[in-house]
Amino acid sequence: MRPREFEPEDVLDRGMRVLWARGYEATSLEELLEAMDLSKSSFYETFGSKHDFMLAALERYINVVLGQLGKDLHKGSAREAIFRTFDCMIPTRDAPANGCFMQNCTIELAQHDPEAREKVRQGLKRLEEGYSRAVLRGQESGEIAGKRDARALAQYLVSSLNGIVVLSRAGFERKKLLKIAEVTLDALK
Amino acid sequence: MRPREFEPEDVLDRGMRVLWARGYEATSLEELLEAMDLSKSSFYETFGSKHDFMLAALERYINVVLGQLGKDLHKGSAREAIFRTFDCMIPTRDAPANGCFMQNCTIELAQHDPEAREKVRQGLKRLEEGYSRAVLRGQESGEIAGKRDARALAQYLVSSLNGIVVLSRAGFERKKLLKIAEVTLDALK
DNA sequence: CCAGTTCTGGACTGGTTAGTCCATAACTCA
DNA sequence: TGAGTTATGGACTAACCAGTCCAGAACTGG
Repeated sequence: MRPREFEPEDVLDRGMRVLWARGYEATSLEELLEAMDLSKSSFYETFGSKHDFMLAALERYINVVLGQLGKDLHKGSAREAIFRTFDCMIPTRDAPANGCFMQNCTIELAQHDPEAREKVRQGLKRLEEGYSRAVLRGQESGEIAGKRDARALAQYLVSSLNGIVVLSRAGFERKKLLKIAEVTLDALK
Repeated sequence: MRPREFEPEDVLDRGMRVLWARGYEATSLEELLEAMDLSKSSFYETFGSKHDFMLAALERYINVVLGQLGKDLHKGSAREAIFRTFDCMIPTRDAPANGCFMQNCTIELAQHDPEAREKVRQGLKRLEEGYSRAVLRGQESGEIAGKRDARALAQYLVSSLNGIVVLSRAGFERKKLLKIAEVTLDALK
């Protein structure tokens, strides 16, 4: 058996970044293949179709990027950890504003693509659970007001993060976005 | 001179709704023409190109939809007025979740389309100014804590609104979104 | 009713799209 | 080394894309 000349995860990552930056519909297969350095045959053999590739990329994004975000939520003080999740989605001079791939998929696809919608919902649920645990941790330590529903606060945080990410795509400056994150976090106590 | 057989604003509205629901890239000219009940010639004669049409639709959305939002911000108590702007972007059973056309354009186009980005920035600025005035009004009446920067709070509200709209596109229930709006508003005082 | 103007439907184009298919190169294992 | 298997490159297709163009219909003003 002849071995593959590429790493599936590697090409998936590279293709994901293109969809992330340019959007699903706006990205042609040709652009995708060039970025992935892959032949058409290998692409279809490995991923099935452009649509299936997008779903695979979305799943990987949720597992890798949001998975990391979830892990980071357990380190240090709860408030600081939550702030860090906001901070890392806010672009810096070196890392330009790509926003959040899952959010892009939500806007572009979730409404008329049931499979994409389902993945997005799973991703949001996972994000919410991460925040929920962090909020509970903060309530135990007294950093966050204990009388409020942790679930509601977690959903508020998911929503707020999405808002900031939208504005980052619109070109808002880092400083303004950090200020918004501060106001958002202030609401917890 | 033979008169037009359509109202430019009317067909603009109808076409906008299609772009709003399905996205710019995903909508073919054919779909657009069918929804607008217009011939290709009339479309190109009136709007120039698909891209120019999108810009016109975006401008109209900002003027009409966001303009109305801005007006509503001046009625009644400041907090209630702000809450109403959130409420009216949250889908009901009768009005399904189309989100915000300007947000869709932000995600899909702002990054690589300078003209769309410019319009989006103008729209966001206008929204921010509306909220800023409402916040100042609320601070004068004591509904909103007076010590905080009205501009920062206004940007926080713009961001929060966008977050809620993203989640509405993901299919979040009205009840949950209203709860998030409440938590958001609580942060003002 | 007619001249002049403008709107409209539809044919047409050149380019691009996602996706298929196959001959052949490349590799493994015995 | 050679048989067997799999990956690969690239030609190919049919559909669709935005956009152009023009002949003729439809209307106005005189």
